[in-house]
Amino acid sequence: MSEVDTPDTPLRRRRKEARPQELLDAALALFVEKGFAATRAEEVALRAGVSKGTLYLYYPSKEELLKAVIEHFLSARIAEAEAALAALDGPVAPALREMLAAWWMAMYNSPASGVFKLVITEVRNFPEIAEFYMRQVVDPAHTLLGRAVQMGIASGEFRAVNVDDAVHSLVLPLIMLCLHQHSLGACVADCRLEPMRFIAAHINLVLDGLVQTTPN
Amino acid sequence: MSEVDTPDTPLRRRRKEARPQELLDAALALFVEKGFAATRAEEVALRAGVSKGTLYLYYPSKEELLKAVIEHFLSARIAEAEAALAALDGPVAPALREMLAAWWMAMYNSPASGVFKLVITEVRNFPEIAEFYMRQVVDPAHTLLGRAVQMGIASGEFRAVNVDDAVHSLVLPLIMLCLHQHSLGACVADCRLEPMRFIAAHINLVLDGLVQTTPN
DNA sequence: GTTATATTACTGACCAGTCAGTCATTAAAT
DNA sequence: ATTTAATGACTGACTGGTCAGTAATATAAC
Repeated sequence: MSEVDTPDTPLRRRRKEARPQELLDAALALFVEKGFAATRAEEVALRAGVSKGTLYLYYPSKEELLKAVIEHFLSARIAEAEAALAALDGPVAPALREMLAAWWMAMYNSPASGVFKLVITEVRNFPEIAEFYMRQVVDPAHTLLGRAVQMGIASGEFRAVNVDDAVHSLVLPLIMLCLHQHSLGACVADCRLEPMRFIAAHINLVLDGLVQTTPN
Repeated sequence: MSEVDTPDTPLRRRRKEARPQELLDAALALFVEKGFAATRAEEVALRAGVSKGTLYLYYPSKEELLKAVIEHFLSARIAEAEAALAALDGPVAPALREMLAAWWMAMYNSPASGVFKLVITEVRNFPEIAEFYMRQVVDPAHTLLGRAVQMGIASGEFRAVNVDDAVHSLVLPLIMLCLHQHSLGACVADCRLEPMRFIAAHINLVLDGLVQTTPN
């Protein structure tokens, strides 16, 4: 009938294009689950459907694979976040509510959410990751959010709190939520934490804490 | 010739009482820094000033040592937290501000702060830790804080927000702060994060977000 | 001198990385 | 259209090294 797919089972297929992505997906899942040191290179290969030798055809070492995973899964999301936050005008609070909630819900529901755990657990063994992560993720994200909060203060919408602290109050729980998903949350159920509800509730709570209160 | 060198320095001392604590201290530091799998048992022993064999005299396996570390460094702080939070009466907000700030500043400035990273990174490889941590730490702490927030709502001091979400908004950044100290924070300086200032600022911000606002 | 505590030397298992060889695929030649 | 040659993606057994745990030995304390 069709020549598209081969009904007989080719045990060995040449798929040069697809391999890197598949290896990165497999590596992310395993590194996040078991940690870098406890994951065998062959496990990654098998999960990606290739042999160990093939892995080393695409990445020169296990360590380089780790760096590739972190860079790959972060860079995709960074662009997203920058685009979303750069176009901010008018009243700050409603826009922040909307955008932050949407971005973090998408992040939470993506395998990329595991990268946070990966960075936290592996930076100290691979300090180059720290530099990369700081420059590519922390600095841009913090700067953008800081600018938003600053705008809110300037317009009188927000109280004159410390901007850096406010940004951290806003963002750290959302990162923590992603960490939890891939650590404790993967082991035990916690009926008190409903991720989607919490994301919305937390953003509201902090923004409410930021708004100018009429003294009473 | 025979008595020339240090007669009163026994190279080999019997200190049965002190060894366990010293081994736990060493293990905590190394497990937090390098991760459990990447830390060699002999490193722990050497850091504690003993040989590898001695380590196995006190702990039957590396895995049991890990569990002992987590249980030891948590149980000390749990009692503290429970005592502090149990005796709550009168207006909730000022007492919470006081107690939370004090407890978390002490935690941050103690080696025990590393246990959070240890739990996050190792639960998935050792699920018994999850059960222990949930029962001994998460549940009691969450219940106590939840009760405090509930009291605030009942007395009209706080708005009627979701209690569980509020507790998470309050606590997750403080845990995240401890994680940061032992991961990224140990690699690069970040002038935008001043831990002691942030602890106070965050607690204030969230509590301000919780208080009843006069509609304007 | 006897026991409890500590050290050193050892072993077996495991794993990152390599390499000689295999076979799917493509392209040239007929 | 079919055969033949060339390519390079892919494989898996192998190696060198590491490390958790143990057993034999030594020394401090009483």
